[in-house]
Amino acid sequence: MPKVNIKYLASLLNMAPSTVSRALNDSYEISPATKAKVMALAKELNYQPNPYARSLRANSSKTIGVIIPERINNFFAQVIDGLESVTQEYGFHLLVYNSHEDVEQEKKIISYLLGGRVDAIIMSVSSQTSSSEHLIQVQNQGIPIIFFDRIAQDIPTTKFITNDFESGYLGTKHLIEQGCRKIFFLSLSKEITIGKERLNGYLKAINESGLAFKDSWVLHCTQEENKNAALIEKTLFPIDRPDGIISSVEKLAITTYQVLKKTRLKVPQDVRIVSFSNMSIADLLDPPLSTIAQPADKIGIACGKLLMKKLKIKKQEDIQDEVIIIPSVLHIRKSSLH
Amino acid sequence: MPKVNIKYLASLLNMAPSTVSRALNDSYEISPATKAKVMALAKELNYQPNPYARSLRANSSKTIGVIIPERINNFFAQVIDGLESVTQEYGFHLLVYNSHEDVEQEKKIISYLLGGRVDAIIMSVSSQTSSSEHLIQVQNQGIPIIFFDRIAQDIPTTKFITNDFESGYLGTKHLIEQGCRKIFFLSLSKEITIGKERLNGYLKAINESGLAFKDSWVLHCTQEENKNAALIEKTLFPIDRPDGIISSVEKLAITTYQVLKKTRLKVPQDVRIVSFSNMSIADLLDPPLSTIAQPADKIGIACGKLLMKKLKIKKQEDIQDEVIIIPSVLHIRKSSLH
DNA sequence: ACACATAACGGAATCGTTTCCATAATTAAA
DNA sequence: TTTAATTATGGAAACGATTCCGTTATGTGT
Repeated sequence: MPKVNIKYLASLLNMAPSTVSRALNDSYEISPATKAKVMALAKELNYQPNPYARSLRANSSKTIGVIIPERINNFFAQVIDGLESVTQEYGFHLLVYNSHEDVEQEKKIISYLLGGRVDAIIMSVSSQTSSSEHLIQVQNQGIPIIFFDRIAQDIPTTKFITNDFESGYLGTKHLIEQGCRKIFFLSLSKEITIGKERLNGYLKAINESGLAFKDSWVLHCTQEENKNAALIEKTLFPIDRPDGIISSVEKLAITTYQVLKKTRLKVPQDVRIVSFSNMSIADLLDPPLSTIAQPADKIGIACGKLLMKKLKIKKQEDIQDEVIIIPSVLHIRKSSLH
Repeated sequence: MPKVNIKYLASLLNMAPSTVSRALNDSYEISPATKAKVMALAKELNYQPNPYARSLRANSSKTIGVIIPERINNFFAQVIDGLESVTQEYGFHLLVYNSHEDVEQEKKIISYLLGGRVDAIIMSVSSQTSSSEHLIQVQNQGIPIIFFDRIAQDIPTTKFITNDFESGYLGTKHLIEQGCRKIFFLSLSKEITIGKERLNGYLKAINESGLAFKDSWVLHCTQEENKNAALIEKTLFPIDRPDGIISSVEKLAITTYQVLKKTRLKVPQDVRIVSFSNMSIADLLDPPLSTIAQPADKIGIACGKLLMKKLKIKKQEDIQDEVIIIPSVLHIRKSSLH
C-alpha cells in the first residue's frame, strides 16, 4: 500500500502536487470543482498531512513545551488543564516535562527544547533554580517563554503569579487573630520568588503585631522529605514549640500533619495551621486544613490565551515584560480556628 | 544573524553538508581531526539539529502520545512520572492529552495523532468508551498503541492492569470480615473493563459469604459529581442503608466522604469504606481511608520499557497481545475497621 | 610496479508540504 | 480588436538533516 501523501493524491487525480495542496488548504486560487474532487479523495483515502513536513516548512510545530517541578500536585495539574483548554481550540499540542525540582534536569529539558521542538515554553522553575542563564538562552533563540507561580524575575517576559505577599500576610494575620503568638513559617527554598514573597508577607504580619520574631521561626526545608519531617518534628518537640504554622507549599503542610499524628499535639488546639495548597479534599483531612488556594485554572487559561495571541497573530508585538497577579483565596477551615 | 544549520556550518568549515552531518553523528567515515573541528564549531555556535527535519527524514519523532481521562488524579500522574523516567533516558518526549472522560474528545485526540505526530500511543480509555473503532484505526496506521488500567479489550496489543478482580474480591472480603452485611459497590461506568472486573470480584466475595445481594447494591454513577452526590445521599438516608461501601474509583470515595460529613453517620462505626485509590494522603483523612493502591509507577515504567524496546530496536517483533497484571496492595486503615 | 582495497570526503537525492514563479486560457477594459 | 487583467493550474525550489552513490587520495599485497 503506497503512502497517502500529497504526491500520491496528485498522481491519482492527474494534478500537480501544488494544486492538491492548495485545494486542501481551501485556497481561493482553486476552482470549487477541483476542490471538491481533491477533498473527496482525501477523505476516502483518509489522508493525514505529515506534521513534520509541515513544521519544517512553516518553521512552527504547533507545540508548546510545559515544564513543571512536580506532576503529582493538584496545582500544576489544574494549570495544565486550564492551559490545554485554550491551546486545544487552536490546534496546539502540549509537551509536558517534570523537572522534579532539579535545576540540572531543568537545564537538560531546556536544551532539548532549544532545538525548536516547540513554538513556546511555559514553565514554573524548580525550587533550586537561582540563576537563569539557561533560561536566557531560550529567549535568545527567539522562543517565547512565560512563567507562572515560580517565576524567573530577571527574564523580561510576562509572569503570572498570585498575590503571594498579600496571601502570606493575610494567612499569618488570620493565625494571629486566632490567638497564635509563635508562628513558624515553612519555606521550601530561599531561591524562588514565591518563597520570598510569601515570607515577606508573613514577616509584615508578624512585625505589625509586635510578636517577638526570631530567625529560627523560619524553617528552611529541602527536597528530602525525611529531613523535612525530622526538622519539623524537632521543632514541635520542645516546650517553646510554635502554636501556629504557615506553610508556603502544600507538601510541607502534609508532612507537618504526618509528624503531628505521631505526637500528642492536637490541631487546632495546640497548633493552628494554614497552608498554601490547591488540594481539593482539604475539607476531608483530620482536621480540615485551612488553605490559601491559588486560581490554578485561571492562571492556566491566562497563560494559554497570551501564548495563542502571540503565536497566531503574525507580526504580533513581543510579549510584555510584566507581572500579572491573579489573587488567591483564603479558605478558613478547622485547622486554624480557635 | 544567519541560522545555525548544517549548511551554514559546512560553509564556514569549507566542507560539504554531508561531511558535517557525519561528523556530528560520529560516523566512522570521518577522520578524528575533521570531527574535532566540526564538533568545536558546533559547540561554539551552539548548533542544535532541527527536530522536524530529522523527523521527516527518519519518519520518527521520538515522541509518544499519552492520553489519560483525568489529569487531577494521583494515579495517572504517577504513571506518567514512571513512564517519563524511562522514555527520557532514550531521548523520547511525551505529548500528554486529557480526554476528560469524554469519548468524543478521545476521538478528536486520536485523529490529531493519526497523522504521525507520535511514534506510539499509550492510553487509558475514558469511562464512556464502549466501542473501539477509533482505536483500531491507530493500529491500522501502523502506530503502536498500548493500554493501561482502562483497557480496550478487543485491540490486540499489550495491556497493563492490576489484579482488579482479586482486589475487588479481597477488598469486599475484608469488609465482610469486619462485620459488614450490606455492602454497596460504587461503579463509575459499566463500559470500562476495570469497572467490570472489580465488580465481579466484589460479587464473588458477596456470593461466597451468602449475603442476600440485591441489584440495588450496585450504584451506577456518572461523570456529574452533583448527581453522584445526590445518588449516594439518597442511598445512605434510609433505614436499610449500607453498612459497607467499596468504591471502584477514588473520586466516588471522596464524594462519599463529603456526603457522609453532612449526615450523622460515622465512619467506620456506621459505615465502613474501602476504595481503589492512589491518594498519598489517605492516612490523613478523617478517618484514614482504607485503599487499594495500584502500583502506578511500576505500570508507568513497564509501559515505558515495552515501548522503548519496540521503538529502539529495528525489526523488533510486534507488540504481543497479552494482559500483564501488576498487583495492587490493600492498605487497611481506620475507615474499614470494626 | 601494478591491481586492489580502504579511508575520507563531496554531490545530489530524499522525506512531504508549501509557496514562489511561471503559463495557458478566459474575461474585461480600452 | 487589441491589450490588460483575472482565473486556474503546473513546475520547481525551499525547509534541514540524512544517506546513497561517487570520487580522489593513500595504503597494502604480490
